[in-house]
Amino acid sequence: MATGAMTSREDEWLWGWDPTPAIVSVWADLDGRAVVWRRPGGGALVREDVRYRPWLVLAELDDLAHLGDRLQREAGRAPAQAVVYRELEGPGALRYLVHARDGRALTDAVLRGASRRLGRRVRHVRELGDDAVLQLAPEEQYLVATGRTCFRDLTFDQLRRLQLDLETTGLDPAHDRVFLIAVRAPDGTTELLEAAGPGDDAAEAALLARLVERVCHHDPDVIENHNLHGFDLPFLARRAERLRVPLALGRLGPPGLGERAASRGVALEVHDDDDGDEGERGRRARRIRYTVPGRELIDTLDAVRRHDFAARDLPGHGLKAVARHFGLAAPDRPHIPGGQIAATYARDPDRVRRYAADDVAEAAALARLLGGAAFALARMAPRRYERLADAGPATGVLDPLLVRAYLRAGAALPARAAGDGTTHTGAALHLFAAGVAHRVVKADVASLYPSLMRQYRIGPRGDRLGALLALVDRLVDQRLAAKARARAAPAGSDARHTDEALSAAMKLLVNSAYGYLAAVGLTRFADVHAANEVTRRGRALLGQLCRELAARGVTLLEADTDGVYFAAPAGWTDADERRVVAEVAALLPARVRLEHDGRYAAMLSHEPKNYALQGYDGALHLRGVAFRSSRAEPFGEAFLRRAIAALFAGDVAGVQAAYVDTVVALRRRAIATRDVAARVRLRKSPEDYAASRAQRRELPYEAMIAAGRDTWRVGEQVRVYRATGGRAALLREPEGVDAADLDAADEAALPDPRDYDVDAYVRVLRTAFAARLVRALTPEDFAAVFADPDQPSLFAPPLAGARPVLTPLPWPADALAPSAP
DNA sequence: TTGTCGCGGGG
DNA sequence: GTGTACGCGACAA
Repeated sequence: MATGAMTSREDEWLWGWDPTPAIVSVWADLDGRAVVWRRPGGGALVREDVRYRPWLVLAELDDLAHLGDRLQREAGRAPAQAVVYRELEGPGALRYLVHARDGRALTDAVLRGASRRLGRRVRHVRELGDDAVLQLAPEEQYLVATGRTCFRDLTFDQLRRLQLDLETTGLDPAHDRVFLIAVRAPDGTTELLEAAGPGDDAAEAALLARLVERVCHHDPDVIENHNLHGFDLPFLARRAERLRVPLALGRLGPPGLGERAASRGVALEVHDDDDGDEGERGRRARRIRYTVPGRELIDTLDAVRRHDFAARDLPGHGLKAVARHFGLAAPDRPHIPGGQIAATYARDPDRVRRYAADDVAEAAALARLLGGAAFALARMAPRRYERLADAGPATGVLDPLLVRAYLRAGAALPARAAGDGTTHTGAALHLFAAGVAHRVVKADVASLYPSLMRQYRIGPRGDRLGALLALVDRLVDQRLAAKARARAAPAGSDARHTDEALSAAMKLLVNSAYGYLAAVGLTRFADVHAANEVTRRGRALLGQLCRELAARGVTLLEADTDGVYFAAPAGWTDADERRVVAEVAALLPARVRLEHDGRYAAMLSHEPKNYALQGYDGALHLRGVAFRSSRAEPFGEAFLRRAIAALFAGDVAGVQAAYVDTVVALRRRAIATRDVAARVRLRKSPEDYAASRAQRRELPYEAMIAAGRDTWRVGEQVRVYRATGGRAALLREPEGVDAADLDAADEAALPDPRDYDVDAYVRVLRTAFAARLVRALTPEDFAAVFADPDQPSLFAPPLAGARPVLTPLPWPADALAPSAP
C-alpha cells in the first residue's frame, strides 16, 4: 500500500493515516513520553524522543468532576495542566475521550474520583470494568492517537533481525545451566558463545554477560527463535536472576526483562508465600511473556501455529520437523535428542556447535518464511509487532482496528457486548453414504463465512459505522491486488515476499471476521445473532449446493461446513467433474465461490470426518481418529493400509489375504514386538498410580512396575505391550531417551523379545482395525473375510464375487434436506 | 460409551 | 491486563 494513496476514511481504518515511514519499534510511558526508533530506507537507526498526550475513554465524567475547572471541554487552547475531554458522537456507552499531558496524573484523577464515588480504594482503572473505561497500553495509545503504524515503506528484509538459541544441560532453570549460546547476527554470520568450563556459576554468568554484550553490539530491531517465549527467555531470566547478571537486552531503560500478560506465555511460578489458600484451584496461574524496550521479541513457534491453523499440513510444530517440511534444513544437519545434548557436548563439542548453528539458521529462515504475515499486520494495526505476532486475530488485531476506526471517526464506542444468553449454532456436517466410492471429487467454497458476511451484509449490530464489513471488503479487494503484485514480482525477491506476506496477513484477518462476531465477551462488537445468521446461511448454502450436485447425477458422500465430497458416475472425465462444479457454482450468490478442490481415485467413507482417500497417484490419505492415532499399534496400521488398498482395487480376496497374513504372522511371532507395542505417555506419577492401582490397573504402569522401573517422570513416553500370560510388558529403550526422539535407525536396534500375547493382538486386529472396514462390505462378506482363518466355515460363500459396497444413508432433516427452503 | 481438560514446544 | 481459525490423547464419570 503506497502511503500516498491513503485517502478514504475506510483506508484510514485499515492502515492508519500518518505516513511516517520505517518505524521499527515504539516504547511509550504513561507519563507522555514516547521513543520511536526508525530505520529510513532500511539504513541507519534513528531514535526520536517525542511527547504524546495519554488518553482514555470514559462512560461518564463524574469521576473527574472533582477536578473542577481543571477539567475542560476540548476547544481552542487549554492550560497545560488541564484534563481535556471531547464528547464522542452517537449512542455508544464509552463517549468521553479524555486526554492530558501526563497520563499518570489523568489515571490518578479517575481513580481518586472512582474511589470517592464507590467508597473503597480503587487501585487500577480496569477495576471499573470494560463498560466504564477503555485504556490501552501506552504505545498503543500513541499509535492510535497519531495514526502511525510500524514498518511503513519497509520490507521484511530491511529489518535487522538477530536469532539466539540456548543450549542447556536440561529443561529446568532451577537446576540446569546454559553452556552454549548460538547468536546469528543480522548479517547472517553466526557466533557461538560458550561457557569456559562446565558447571560453575562464574563461567555461566560470564556467558550471559557476553550474550548481552553481543546483542547490544549488533543492536537488532528483532530477536527471534523457535519457542523463544516458551523456553529461551524464561530460562535466561531465571539464570540471570540467580547469577545476578543484569540482562540489559533492550534499547533503553534499566536492565532486566519487562513482563506483559499473555495467555500463551509461561505460567509465572507462584511463590509459596503469596499463594496462600486461595491460589489452589480457583485461580489460574498468571501467564506472562517478556518484553524489552526497542526490540521486538518474536517466537517462530507462534508463526508456525498460526500457519498450521489454516494449512494443517505440518507433521509437528518443532523446529526440526518444520524446517525439514519447508525444505529449510541443511542436508547434513546434525540431530541430537534433547536429553543427550549436554553429554554430546562433553564428548564431541563440535557436533553440538554445528547443531546450535543450524538451529539459529533454521529459525532465521522460518521467521522469514512464516513471520511476514505478522510483519504485515504491524503495518496496519496500532500495536507493536511482537504483540501482533502472538495475538489472536479477532481480539488482537480486528478489535484494535475497530477501536481506532471509531475514535478516528469521533464516534462513541459501545461497551463490550455481553451477550444475551443466546447459544451459538454451528456448521452443518452430514454423511450421505458410507462405504467405498470411486471417482471422488472435493468441491468447496473459498472463505465461506466472510463471503456470506459480505454477500448478505451481516455485520455486528453495534457497529453503526459498518466498520467491520468495510474492513473485510477492503481486505478482500486489497488482498487480490497484493496477490497480483506478488505474482508479477520475480520469484524469491524481496518485493514478492512482502506482497505474499501481506496477502497472508489479509487472509488471516478476513477469515477471523466470523470468529470476531462469535467471540462474545471477548470482542467489543461481538454479536451471536449475526454469527448465527452467518452459520444459518452457511448451512442453507451447503444444502443448496448438495441438492444441485445430486440433481446432476453425482453421488453425495459427505458434506462438512463449506465443502462436499461426491462420487462421479462411471465414465465421467475430469472435465465432466469440473463442468458440474462450475454449473452449480454459477447458481450460487455472486460473492460465494465454489471451487473444484481435488479429485481422488477412491474413498472409504466410514464416519463423518473419518475417511480414507486414494489419489490417482496411488497415495493413500487417512483422515480422522478412526484411521490415524499415535497410539495405534504399527502392525494394525500396516494391515489397514494394505487392506484399504486391496479394497480400492475391488479385491476383496486381497483384503482377506491381508487379514489372514497378519493373523498368521502374529501366531508365528513374525511381527516385531515394537510393531505390536503402543506408544503411551505416562501421566501419573508413581505415587498417583500407587494410590489408584487398587481400583483400576493400567497397562502402562503395570508394565513399568513389572520391568522393575518403580520410578518414572510424568510425561515420559514408553512403549508397552501385552505379553503372554496377561503380563504387562515394557519395551526397553536406550537409557534416558524418549521413544519420541528415536529415529528409524535407533528403532531397529531395540530389543525384540517377541513374547507378546498372540490371542490378545488377534482380537485387537479384529476389533480395532478390521472394524474400520465394516461399512465397505456386506455383513455376509465382512463376516466371511474376517472369519477365524483356523476355523474355516464350510458354508462360507466364495469371495470371488464379493465387491466393496457403498450404502446410501438417509438425508438429514435440517437445512441440508432436499425440501429445505 | 461420553464429556472435560490439557497439550502441542524447548534442552 | 490475555483470549473462543483445531485435533488428539488421557482421564473421569
